[in-house]
Amino acid sequence: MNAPHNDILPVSADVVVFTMREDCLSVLLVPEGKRVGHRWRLPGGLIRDRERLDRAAERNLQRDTGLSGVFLEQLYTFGAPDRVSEQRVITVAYYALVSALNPTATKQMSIGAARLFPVNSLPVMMLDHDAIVGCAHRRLAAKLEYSTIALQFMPNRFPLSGLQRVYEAILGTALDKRNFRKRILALDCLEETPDFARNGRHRPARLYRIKTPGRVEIFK
Amino acid sequence: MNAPHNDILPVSADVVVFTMREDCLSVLLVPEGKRVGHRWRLPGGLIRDRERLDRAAERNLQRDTGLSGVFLEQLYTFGAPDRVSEQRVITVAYYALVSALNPTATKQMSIGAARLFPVNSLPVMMLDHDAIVGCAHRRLAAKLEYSTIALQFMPNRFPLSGLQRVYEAILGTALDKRNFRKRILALDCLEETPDFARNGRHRPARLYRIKTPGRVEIFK
DNA sequence: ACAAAAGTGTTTACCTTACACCCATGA
DNA sequence: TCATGGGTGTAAGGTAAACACTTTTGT
Repeated sequence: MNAPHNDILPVSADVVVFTMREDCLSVLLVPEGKRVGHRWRLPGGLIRDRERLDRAAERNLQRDTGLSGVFLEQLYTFGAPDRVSEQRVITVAYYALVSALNPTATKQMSIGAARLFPVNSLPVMMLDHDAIVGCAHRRLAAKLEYSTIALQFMPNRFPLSGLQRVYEAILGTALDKRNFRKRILALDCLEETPDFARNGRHRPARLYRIKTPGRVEIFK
Repeated sequence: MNAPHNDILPVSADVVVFTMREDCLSVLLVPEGKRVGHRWRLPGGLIRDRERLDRAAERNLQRDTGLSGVFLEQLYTFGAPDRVSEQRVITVAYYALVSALNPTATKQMSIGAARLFPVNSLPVMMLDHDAIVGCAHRRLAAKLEYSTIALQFMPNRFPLSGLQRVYEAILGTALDKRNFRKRILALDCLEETPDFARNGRHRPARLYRIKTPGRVEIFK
């Protein structure tokens, strides 16, 4: 058996921050170093002695990206010892969802060195962070089927076609407009607002609002 | 910020071992101490320096209960700092499924101090181990709906009614016999054997075999 | 007028549920 | 012969999928 001092390990809480940018599911990454040609990594860092895991994720996310108050859920714990050649780190991975047009979040995100990358063209990343992003993406896609988690990406008021583009970006497939609207409205989690989005040279879109914002419903 | 030496922590891998005993979903626990009136705990222990998480779970499970070679899957990572008053431990929880009539497992389990408890009448347990068992039970019940995970509880050959009792024990509800059989056979993961179980004073039951043992199929 | 996205129903196929009686055996 | 669990089919309801045209606006 190993000596006791070998049985304490550095544990980090890292966060896969998803948001929508230009109808593309994107991930927020921070540079690993300051030189050109550096790799990128997930925001996150070591868990402190008496700190809750989710608090550690929040704190490190805030430090690395300025983000706070976002939807956060534990994903999986990664700990293959070959993750680092020098020193093994166990990573408790979380994922976060950020509303596309959240001005607070946008301002926070634009402060530091963090950058958004489309999930389909990620840069070279530290360690197994690419595998963590893939795992988070699969979890997110699975949750679309049986929860209202996608609403976390939406601003206060939005057209149904916007929500449909979120679903399509995450799933990577096109959806039927009529069936999508029926399905979403049947969940009874949205309500009409009196307002319309008048964007381009086409019919304005009815804006909807989430009935209970902040609550992610699980069904089935 | 804390000093670096505060940012390394003991991490344990603990395992919720489920098995069926007398048509009852049961959990394998080990005594926390040797005195009467002791609490019980999940089998598990500290992760070593360069050890894979799942290997640590396997190793500690084997040490505490003698079990090895079982179905093992990561559940969740628990780490509220109030879990221990003295020293905080992060627990990467796993769950394992053991075939009821597995003679090797039965022999292994009967060696040590580990004991089986029905999931509905658990003893007083260490720390938050009761919450971990509850979490594992919910995960297991959810997985019944979209995977063949329940087959992990079955011996080489078994009647369909035996599998139905497993489903009913995990879900805590009675199921319709005809619908259950249709649904399971439609999965196309079982095949008839030529043999029958002649138990009591009633018609013998056809025995079935898993087409691809060891493989848990995810559908939908 | 036309380009561009919004909005709207019906039909079909499939899957899920409810439900009751006969069969084979051991005692 | 009887008690016990094994084994079987159908009808109804609900959910999911396919599918095309009209509306409203800006240019």
